Amino acid sequence: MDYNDLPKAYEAKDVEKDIFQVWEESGFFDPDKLPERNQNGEPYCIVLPPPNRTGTLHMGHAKMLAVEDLLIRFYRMQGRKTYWIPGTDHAAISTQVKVEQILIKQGMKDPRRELGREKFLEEVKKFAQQSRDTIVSQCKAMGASMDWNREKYTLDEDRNKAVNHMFKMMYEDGLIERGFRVVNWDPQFKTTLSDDEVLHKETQAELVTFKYDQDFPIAISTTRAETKFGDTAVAVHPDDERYKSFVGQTLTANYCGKQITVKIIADKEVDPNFGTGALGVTPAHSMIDSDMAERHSLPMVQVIGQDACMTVEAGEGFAGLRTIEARAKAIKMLEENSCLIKKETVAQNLMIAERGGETVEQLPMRQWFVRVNKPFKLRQNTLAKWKQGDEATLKELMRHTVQSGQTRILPESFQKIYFHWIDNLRDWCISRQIWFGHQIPVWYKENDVYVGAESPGEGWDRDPDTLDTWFSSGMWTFSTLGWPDTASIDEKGNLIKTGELAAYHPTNVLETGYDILFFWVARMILMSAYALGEVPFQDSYLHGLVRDDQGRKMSKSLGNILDPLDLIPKYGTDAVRLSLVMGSSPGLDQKLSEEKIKDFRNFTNKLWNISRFVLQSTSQTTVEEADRQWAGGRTLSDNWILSRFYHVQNKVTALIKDYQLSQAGELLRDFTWSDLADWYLEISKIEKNKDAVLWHILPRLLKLWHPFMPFVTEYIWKVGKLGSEQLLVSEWPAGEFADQEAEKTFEKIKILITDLRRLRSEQNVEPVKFVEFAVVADEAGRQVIEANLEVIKHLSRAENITFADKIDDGWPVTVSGSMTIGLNLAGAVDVEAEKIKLQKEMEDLIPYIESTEKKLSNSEFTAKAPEKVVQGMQDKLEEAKNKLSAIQQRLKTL
RNA sequence: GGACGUUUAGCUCAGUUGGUUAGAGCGUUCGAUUCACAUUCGAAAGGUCGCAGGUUCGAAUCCUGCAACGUCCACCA
Repeated sequence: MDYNDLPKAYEAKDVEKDIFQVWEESGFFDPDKLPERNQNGEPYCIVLPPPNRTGTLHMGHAKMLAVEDLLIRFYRMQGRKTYWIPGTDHAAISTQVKVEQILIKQGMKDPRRELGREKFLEEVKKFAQQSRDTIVSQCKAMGASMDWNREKYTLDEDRNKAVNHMFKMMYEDGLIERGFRVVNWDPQFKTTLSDDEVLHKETQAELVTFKYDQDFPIAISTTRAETKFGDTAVAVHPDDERYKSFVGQTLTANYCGKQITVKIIADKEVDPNFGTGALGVTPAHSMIDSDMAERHSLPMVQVIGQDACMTVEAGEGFAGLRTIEARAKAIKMLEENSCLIKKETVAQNLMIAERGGETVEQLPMRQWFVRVNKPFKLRQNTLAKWKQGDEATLKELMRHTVQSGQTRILPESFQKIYFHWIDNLRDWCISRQIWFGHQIPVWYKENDVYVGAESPGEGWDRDPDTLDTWFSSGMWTFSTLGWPDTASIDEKGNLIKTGELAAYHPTNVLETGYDILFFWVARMILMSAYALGEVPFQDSYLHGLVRDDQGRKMSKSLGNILDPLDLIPKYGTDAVRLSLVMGSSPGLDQKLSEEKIKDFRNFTNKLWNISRFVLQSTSQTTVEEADRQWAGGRTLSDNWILSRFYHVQNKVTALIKDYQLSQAGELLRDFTWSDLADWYLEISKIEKNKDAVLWHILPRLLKLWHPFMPFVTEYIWKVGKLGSEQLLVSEWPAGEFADQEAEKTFEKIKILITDLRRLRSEQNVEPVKFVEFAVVADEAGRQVIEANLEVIKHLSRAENITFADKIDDGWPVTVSGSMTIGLNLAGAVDVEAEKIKLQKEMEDLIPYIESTEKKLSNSEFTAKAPEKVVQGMQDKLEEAKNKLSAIQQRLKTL
């Protein structure tokens, strides 16, 4: 191929599809088809947080894919046996709600009733399939190197088997229990919700203070007068003198036409300073009250039904009213009966459903729960702390994994949030009254209950409910690795893993957004610790949310959504990926703008042109040949760039291992753009015989960039014929080459050239015809300058440079670089401007010198500070002093 | 109410056990440009590191208090 035919600009959209196809067809996304080097390597496994089948992927997903693909590609090149497990999530309620909304838009009134369970589910499945196809193609467009032939689905057969198995295990251990308890009820979608699916929205509410009837001795306050029909107690603080005499009594009252019986109880939870200090306890419609009722063995009276309307248990004339109507009516009646004492407006948090946004009611219902505080006998030795047969609770398991460091939550600040969540965790309601999901594997026949996937026989009816979507997601790290078939427990309680579970579990890292720490990360820890006795992943690395350029959440209503599918054809996948990885810190939200993506597009093009330059203007050589040559005849700049490169290479490797991806990328970019392109390539136009060094660096640089920008690097690798294998599976570069002397000396040359450029620019001496140097400090510096004279001329565009033996008082300009060089720039120079410039430099230098001298003369400082710091300061002080004297000398002559 | 996070140049953000004159990109201003790249190159300007104390030889970094913004949890009925 003639390299001169390569296009001037890298056009991502022309090449990405083909490159991805070659990758895919190579089979290297499949851990069992990797090259031998990887086959023999240590496994490295990430499970893809399965995207919900609710539509298309957004920027958050794109970020997740960019980060995980970066890690997978890095470790693949490091020789690990990489397995990135792809899959999607059925997302139970979200998907069902979405399909219902679509069907309603199409004209149906109540799709579920009109279609029936089977036909409705068909519609949902059809939608889920379409969504799945979109998701897969989007993942591929992002360059994600996972093997979709190994695709898993949270609702497929294998996962169903695992779910049923888990349910049965937990049921047998007494951890899953059916109970009649207060749950969160979404009247809109007619299903229960877990605590995490309920949001709180601040609203204005009317707080009324009243007595149940005129004869009742104690006044209470409420914002929900309609629930007071269900009161079975009035609670006061045990130390509250006002009510002490009532405690223990059982009183009756007529509340808005209904006879109620309330016991006066004392409970520490009651705040004596709020309102009247007495609290009407409604066990059926408040979790707090329900807990209190349990402590005091109070009866439960349900006055609100599943339709969010009053039941017959409410007062006469109330049954059938909506809660808001009933509330107004009750308050009016209290007013009429002179029972109302006070009305005030307070800020109150209303419970609303995460999906749908409707008000959530708390109702008592018969549901299935995972009990998190109940001790149970462990089936196996667990987490190096418990032995088979020991007792523990699920909460203890969840706490211990993180506390002991067996799984790390990164960044660490999220650990505190995790512990706090665990401390407040209640039993997890797992049954849902929706159709799309894993049906609960429980059968009923009159009062008998059977747990299992198959019907035990005639006359048994299966529970129609499904499981919370997070029940199946929680098992994702091991349900995808063949569990339960791949795990067993020996008689000593040791876990015996086989097959993929043995190879890949615990997985290495779970990478996801911090917004699902509780929903998912915590539940994975729970499930894995319970079922296997080990952690699901060594690290969980939480990334921040992607926001718009003003820091707002991306949303349809704001119209500020950036869609990866629009941006990829426009700027290239590599640019999109870079913009998501760079300039962001773990766990912190990140602002993204199209401008930023454009900047990274420019960088991909820069890398393209750097490579094109090397291919076109150096004699074609093989990498092996280059490696043989580059040891001979190197110049200062060669040693400098090689030393810099190896420094960057090793630093980047360490940073990626430490998840400091943004810093790794920035270091690489600075090296590539400034050191390599702006300095070294420019030098190569003057100093010849750079071929070997360039051919040494180029392939290694492409390797370092590959996890960040897989497409452009693979493409250059291919057109430059840089290796017989694909870059995808090439070996990550390693090695040492340090020449600190060269680095230091070259930095001085850089300063000198910068001085020349600045003079040209500021003094407008154009073109620079003649420059004289005098090395006043050391002869070595002079030799270096002489040796690099051509380079200095070229880069500073000074046409004629000669040496003087010493600085002449008559020179119009003197600049002191760090090599301590007098510089005489012939030509017209603005003396006044130069004076001002030098004055200012002096003003900066003098206080610095003074304070540094003071510091260095402080014996406490020199005794305690590291030697490296002291030495560095002394060197810099020396330099500054030399510079100062040069400036002073110069000012005298001006 | 409780907790967590953020606050560094006009903007977006680095700054890893406290240590050499606080960095980068974008933007701005000035200048260059047949020579890989205008998706380019060079130079300059721009910061009392949110505020107030404290610890230390030394603080953007550690401690205390305060403020602003943001997020999560709880739900006082």
